[in-house]
Amino acid sequence: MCHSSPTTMILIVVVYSCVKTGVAMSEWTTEIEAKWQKRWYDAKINEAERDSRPKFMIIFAYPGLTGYLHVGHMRGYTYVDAIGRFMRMTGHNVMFPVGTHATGNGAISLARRVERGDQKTIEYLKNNGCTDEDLEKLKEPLSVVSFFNDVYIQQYWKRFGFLSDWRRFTSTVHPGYSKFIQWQFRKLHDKGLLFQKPYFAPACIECGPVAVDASETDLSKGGNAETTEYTLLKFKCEDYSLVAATVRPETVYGQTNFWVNPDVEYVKVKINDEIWVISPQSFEKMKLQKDGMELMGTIPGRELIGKMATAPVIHRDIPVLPAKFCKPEVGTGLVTSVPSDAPDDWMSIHILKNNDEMIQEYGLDPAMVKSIKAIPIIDTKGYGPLPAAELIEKMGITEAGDPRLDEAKKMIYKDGFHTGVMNLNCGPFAGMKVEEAKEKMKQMMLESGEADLFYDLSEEVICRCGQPVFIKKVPDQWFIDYANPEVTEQTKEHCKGMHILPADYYNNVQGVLDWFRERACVRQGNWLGTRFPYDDKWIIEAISDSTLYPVYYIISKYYSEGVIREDEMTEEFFDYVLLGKGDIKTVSENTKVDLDTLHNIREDVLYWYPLDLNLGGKEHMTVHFPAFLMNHAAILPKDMWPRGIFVNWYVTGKLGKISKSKGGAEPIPDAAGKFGVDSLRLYYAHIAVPFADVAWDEDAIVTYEARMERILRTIDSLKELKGTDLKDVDSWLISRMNTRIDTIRDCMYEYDIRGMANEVYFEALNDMRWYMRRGGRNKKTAQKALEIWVKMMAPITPHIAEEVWESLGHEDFVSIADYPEYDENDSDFGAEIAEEYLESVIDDIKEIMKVIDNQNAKIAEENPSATPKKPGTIYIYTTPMWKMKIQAMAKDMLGNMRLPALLRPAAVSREMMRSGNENDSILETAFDAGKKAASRMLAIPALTKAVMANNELKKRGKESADFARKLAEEFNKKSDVEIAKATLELNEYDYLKEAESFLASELGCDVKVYSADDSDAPDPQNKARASAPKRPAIYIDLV
RNA sequence: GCAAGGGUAGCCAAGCCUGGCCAACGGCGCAGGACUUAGGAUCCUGUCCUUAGUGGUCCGAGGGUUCAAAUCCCUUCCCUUGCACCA
Repeated sequence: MCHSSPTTMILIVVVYSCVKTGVAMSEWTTEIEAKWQKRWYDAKINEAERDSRPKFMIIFAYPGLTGYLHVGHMRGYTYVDAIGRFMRMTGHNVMFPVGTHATGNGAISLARRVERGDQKTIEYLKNNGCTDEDLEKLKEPLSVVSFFNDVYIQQYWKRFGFLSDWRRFTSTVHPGYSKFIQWQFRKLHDKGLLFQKPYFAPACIECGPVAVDASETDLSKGGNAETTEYTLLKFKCEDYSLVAATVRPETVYGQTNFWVNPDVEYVKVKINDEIWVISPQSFEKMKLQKDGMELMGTIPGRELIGKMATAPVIHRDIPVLPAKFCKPEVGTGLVTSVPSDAPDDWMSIHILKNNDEMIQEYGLDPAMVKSIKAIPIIDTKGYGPLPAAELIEKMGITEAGDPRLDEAKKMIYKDGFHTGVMNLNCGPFAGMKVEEAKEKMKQMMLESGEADLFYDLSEEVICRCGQPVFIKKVPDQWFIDYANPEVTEQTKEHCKGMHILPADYYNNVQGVLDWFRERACVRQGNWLGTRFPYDDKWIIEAISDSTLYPVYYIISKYYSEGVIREDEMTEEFFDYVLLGKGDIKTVSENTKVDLDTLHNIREDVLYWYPLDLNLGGKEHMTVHFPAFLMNHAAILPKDMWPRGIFVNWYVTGKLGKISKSKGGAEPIPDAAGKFGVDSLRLYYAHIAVPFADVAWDEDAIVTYEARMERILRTIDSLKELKGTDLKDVDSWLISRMNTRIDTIRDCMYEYDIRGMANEVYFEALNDMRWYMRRGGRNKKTAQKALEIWVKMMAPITPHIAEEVWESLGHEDFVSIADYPEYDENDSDFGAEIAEEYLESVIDDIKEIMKVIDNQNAKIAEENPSATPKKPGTIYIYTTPMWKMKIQAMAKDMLGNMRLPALLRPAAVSREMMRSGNENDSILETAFDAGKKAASRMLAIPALTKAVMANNELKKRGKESADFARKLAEEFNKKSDVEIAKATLELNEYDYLKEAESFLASELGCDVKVYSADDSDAPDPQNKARASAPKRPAIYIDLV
């Protein structure tokens, strides 16, 4: 409890008398958390060693080490621990290892920020509990790694009571891990899955390669920039080429003129045997992408104006005209003009045509200028032949500098790209879709030498060091070939048999794998990680070194316990233990690893692998998971490919995603102390399905905390029961719990933690309370139910479960007890139906009472002095025998008629729709059969006939027939033979009679139960007539 | 742009795959009552409209399939998320 006043303290003393006295909830939980964690770890129940049990290996995708984690991260981790605990309790030998991903520049960047005393960073670290002493250490990247490794383990995972095997902990910068990664890359290389080709990547002039992404770990500005590919178009003009950059190469057929900014001093650059004219800014960038560029001199833009240049593809001479919208920092600072589809071009021509002064100033031929006419080239849906002109008019733009021109440009580009078709002016491309023509025309021009390519960032990007970031050519970049068709196919096929959650992702992963293509896998520069085995200058990139690693957890134990050293972890070593390659004696001689160890590791690998479940956040769906799957498929034998993937969504802040670097949520240890770990675990498990984001809301956690308290109080009350009588409600409770066990096991088979939590912490709690409310007082029943319940809780709220378990007199851990199992003998469907029946009777009575209240209110409105009528005695009349008889007949007739699902008309017609073949004869037959069967279901005449054949019932005439019809209708709506049977077996009169006093206390007035067959029963309003099976008639006598 | 997900009563959130015990689990909030000196504690009850336990309307909007639709199909509006050298 976060707000414990002195009085609440007193209450708690009373409430927790059986568990713990004298402390507030949060103090109490903190105390028991530490206590049980110590006991678990001392007893090593978390440690995983090979044995004869079936194994279960589960991990979460290890977190990147870039600082403190926040409460959101614990969501997925908690799922993993809870699933692991459940599996452990259902007879599995569970391995749940953890690690951290330190590859990358997160630690480096953090260390640098600490070193230079960055205020925001220091503040953030201190808010998370970092001391001044710690800060000193954090100036060195590897210390950052070890510092946070410790924080993650001690403050997060152990704090949450995870039964992780700590001996297996590894970090990606551990030497043993590096050895493993190098082995992995040698295997990829052997399989021909590594290759080199030039690559264009963002790089700082000073620091080398940097990552441009929104989190801006490498950057001080421009994290949202995107790489744009420009097609460079060369326009022959005298002895040089004017080079324009465009993102719309498909528009070359519409070129009418060329734009030059008169105020820019352009440069002449020699490249191969051509001379290009471009802006100086673009030259700086281009140098990084093209070899052998040489500055020859400069040329003022003004000087170019009025010349003629030969446009590519169309080979027409077009005039060079002045335009101020050509910015030297964008593209090449030179622009080709396509007024049909480019609003800027249209506007500038329009203005120039009407500005004689300007024409004169630049010495242009007025006739030539005025003769320029836009050439329609693309038919775009919703536009005429000249989209630019059309949109400008529609938007009412009249000036060259109008910012809406940009908006117009984007609109036309977007619409043109998706809906446009090249028209007859476009030579061989006429009739082709823009999407297609764009690529084809670009290729054509590249081949003919009329065009080239140039990459640029969409906005200014500045490195952390202050230098600009440009796109730089990396000539010998290594890639992993994830597009490899064979591996892709194998992986896709394997996924079909995997347990992938959510189901959407199960389907989508097929598409993701198709889409997954070559991926740059090494980088240079400031970076922690493993050296690339084939070339030391490269370091393996962060996604690529975290794909096969789960298998390394099996080995990491031997490494961290010093049984093997990194120099012994050779290619031969891994080949043997992971692939079974080679002869154990030879391997032992060569590696110096002793035979036993080699044998043990190999056996461990065979035992533990494949991985049963890999859980990760949704960001992994298109990044980590496909790589994880494909590396397994590429390197390991088929029987070691993973079995399951679980994708979880996020915990967001109220204003958006909680960010690791920006903070926004309270530190994990603080939350744990404030609410209690088990309350938090329950919160994660139950707040929503794992496949939806939830907003972090402390109020919500408080309610889960309150629920835990309520459960504890209920447990205390149950423990106090001393009775020996057995009532109906006793077998009801046991049966109920038994049903819950069944449901929970079904849930957990699908890793449905929320479903499980709902049963245990909500439904079962209601059962316990109902039991006591109904007068259940039996000590044995209570004890049995309690033991089941506490075991049920152990996966999600283990600390409290242990504490209660101990208070029940157990000396072992509930964490390794057997999870409750469904027991046929405990099942009492009749008892469950009976209690349901009782509840529905109460509901009906309350419904009537509500109506009475409403009526009283109405009367009071009209006549304030009237005395409101109050329920005096409630009369209940249970169904007469003859109706039961009809019910029995209906059950017999209809019970066996339940259609198999496939024959139901709706199912069949849906099948027909899906197959798209309405003539499918099999389906048609099924459809007919379904129809026929359905008509049989509505067997009203049949039932009526049967009823009338019975003399006794026939005597009642219409009354019997009416009831038969009603019943048949009812049955057709919701026929369940089991329920019908149980209903018939229930003696309603006896049952309600016994519950009379309970009903009276529930409803607050006298209750009298009669049978409708009892002719002596008082029935002033003749209600008894209306009674039916499971629906007794009710009369409330008002006083 | 590409790919995916979602819109459910005041709010949060189940259900949807496998149509029918769905006026729609549960929680919060709110209202009333009980217990109390008091309560932000706890326990009961209620919480779409109407109504002696019935009926009506309802699951973003509009169509359709079906004996039957929150659930299946189509159209449409709105929102969210991921997108590669970033972990």
